[in-house]
Amino acid sequence: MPPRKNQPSASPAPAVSMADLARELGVSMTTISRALSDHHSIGAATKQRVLKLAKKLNYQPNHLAAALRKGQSRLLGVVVPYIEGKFFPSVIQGIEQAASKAGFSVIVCQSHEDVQLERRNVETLLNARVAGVLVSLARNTREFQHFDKVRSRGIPLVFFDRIPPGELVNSVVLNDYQGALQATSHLLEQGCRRVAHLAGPQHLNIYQQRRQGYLDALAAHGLSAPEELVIYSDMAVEDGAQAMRQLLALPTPPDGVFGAGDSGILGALQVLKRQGIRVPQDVALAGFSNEGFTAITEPQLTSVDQRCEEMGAATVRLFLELATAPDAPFAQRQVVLQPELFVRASSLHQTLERV
Amino acid sequence: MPPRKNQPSASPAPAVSMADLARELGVSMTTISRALSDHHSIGAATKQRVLKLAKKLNYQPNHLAAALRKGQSRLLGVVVPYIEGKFFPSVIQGIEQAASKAGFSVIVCQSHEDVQLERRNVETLLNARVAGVLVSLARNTREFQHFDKVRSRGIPLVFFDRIPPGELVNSVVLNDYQGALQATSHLLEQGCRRVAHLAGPQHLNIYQQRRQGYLDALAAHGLSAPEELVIYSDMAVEDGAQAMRQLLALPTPPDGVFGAGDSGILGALQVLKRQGIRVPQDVALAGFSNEGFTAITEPQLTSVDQRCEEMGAATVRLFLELATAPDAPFAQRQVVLQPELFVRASSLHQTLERV
DNA sequence: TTGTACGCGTTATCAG
DNA sequence: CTGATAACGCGTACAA
Repeated sequence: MPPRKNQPSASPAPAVSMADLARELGVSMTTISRALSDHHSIGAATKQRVLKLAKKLNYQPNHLAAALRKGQSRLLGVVVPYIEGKFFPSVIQGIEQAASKAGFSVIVCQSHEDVQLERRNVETLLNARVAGVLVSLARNTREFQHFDKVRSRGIPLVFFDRIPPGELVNSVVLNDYQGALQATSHLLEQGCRRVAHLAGPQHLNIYQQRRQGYLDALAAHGLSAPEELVIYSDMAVEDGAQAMRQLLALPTPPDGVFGAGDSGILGALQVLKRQGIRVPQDVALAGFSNEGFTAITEPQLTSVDQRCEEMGAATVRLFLELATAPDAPFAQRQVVLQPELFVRASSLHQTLERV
Repeated sequence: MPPRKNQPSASPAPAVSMADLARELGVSMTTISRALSDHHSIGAATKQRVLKLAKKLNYQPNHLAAALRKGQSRLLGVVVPYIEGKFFPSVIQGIEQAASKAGFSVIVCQSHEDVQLERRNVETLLNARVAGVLVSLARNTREFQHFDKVRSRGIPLVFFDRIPPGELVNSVVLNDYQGALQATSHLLEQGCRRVAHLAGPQHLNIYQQRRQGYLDALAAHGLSAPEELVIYSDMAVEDGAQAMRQLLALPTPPDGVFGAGDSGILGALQVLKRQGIRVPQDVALAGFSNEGFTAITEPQLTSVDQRCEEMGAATVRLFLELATAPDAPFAQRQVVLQPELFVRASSLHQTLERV
């Protein structure tokens, strides 16, 4: 018995192509193509015949070939810093939904907060001839040449949430300023008189905006923010804890804290509870992002919701506009979403005081 | 008025192709191709010349064309029920990392727990000529014909976590039984004598396994589980709360609870605290999934970690094996990952009693 | 309304 | 070792 190395037992199973349909029906491929793409120059009868056979043979278009021909695919490239936590998965969720509704699939790449990787991701997407590139910048991205290639190939480029500062780009962002303004105002209206701020890295525009919203809310209430009440960090849990300790060591500690991120506020909360300081009676808290855990802590945390799904949907909508608009490269559009403040126990002075 | 450098529509900026390199160097495209793909039949000198020019002109290969020619792309299709929460993002994270290391990009599709959508997703991926399909089933998927097309095209198909029951498929799963066994044994070793179980829907194999692990752990300690100590639900937070109330109403309430999911255990914890019952002194708790919030609750929750990233990595590894193995369609491989118990305060009797 | 022929960028086969 | 040539599947001027 001869040893069989290449056994053909599993038929390589051919995908049925337009040529197959053409041969079967005795017409040209052009006719097939027109019937399938609903072209106007086609007889109604012929069209029906083609469509019928296509269904019968379960014809599936080869997107690759079409993409090669037309120079681009029905793929949307997305670059995000990471996909853990709540924010980016939710945004991607929104992107995915809107994209698939418009007939696009989505490729997701992570930059892991690394410009190098971000650069490579963009290359990868261009090589895949994506129809559009949707980006949220890595934390340490300071120069943006790698995106010029995208634009110069005429591929729609939309930034969301983390956008290049001061650049004229297509972008979808949350009104971080407004969110911070709301949150801080809320704290003041609850009776806080010394509100501190846990600020994030100021080279990221979102953290700039949040800080400014905080400052302006104070100003609107006739208050100014002493230097020592604004503490800068990367907003991790431990950063927030550290910041809170620092604030408590002040001659006059704050009676309210607005954090530019929920993790930082969580750290602050832990420190406060550990030291027996009551929340919200002694110190009220409000954060940013409306992370899942804000509804789990005790007390639950007031936070600004970022409308994640909507941001994703808006990003895709903007892409679609650019993809169809003839002057796409010239019009740089900005979309600004309004945040929503979720008020929970950590900032409700009166209510909790009654308990 | 600044000079405008970026005028994409004016200069649609063609990507440089192999033909360009060939023309420039006065050699044939074949030579270019060989130089770039590190073929053996190529002069070292020629190769260097080609590579140098490629760098200089910033040549980027057109994956689409290569894919068309070879019949498949360097894309990996992933179908998951959803991408919210912790589990699937983490698994995708693992997939992404392993995939990109092997030179593959990832397309993520969501089935939204709907077979119809799952079917369409699979079609989409096949149309994109992906190199492999990685699937975690929708909750209500009971028949699996749509996956036959994948196999019959000779495309590697790997299921992870949610796999078809009783089918012979390539799969990567967690040893849920082992995890439940560990968690329950741990509670018993901490001194619990009446351990209850919050069980999940029993038509899902993972919840069956977890229940069985619980039962066997009891048996191994010479205990049997009274009917009333096992409560079935969908394991949402409120389900867990309801179940806990039910358990507390028993003539002899439990002194430990193992939940088949962290959300359920969270609900239980909230009820216990509200009723002034101490955790872990009066009732010890252990959950499953090691969700992010387990480190945030007070006390922190003991939980079984599902090795999410590793599951993703293992899934890709299995795909790579199948992609290279000649007998791929015939060998159906199963990979079983060992879970890891993260012990936290909610189950540490002695330690906390000292405090 | 339909068919012919070519090109998208790459790889595989065969000749030299 | 190198080169010419033919596919891969589809879209689209151009001709009929």
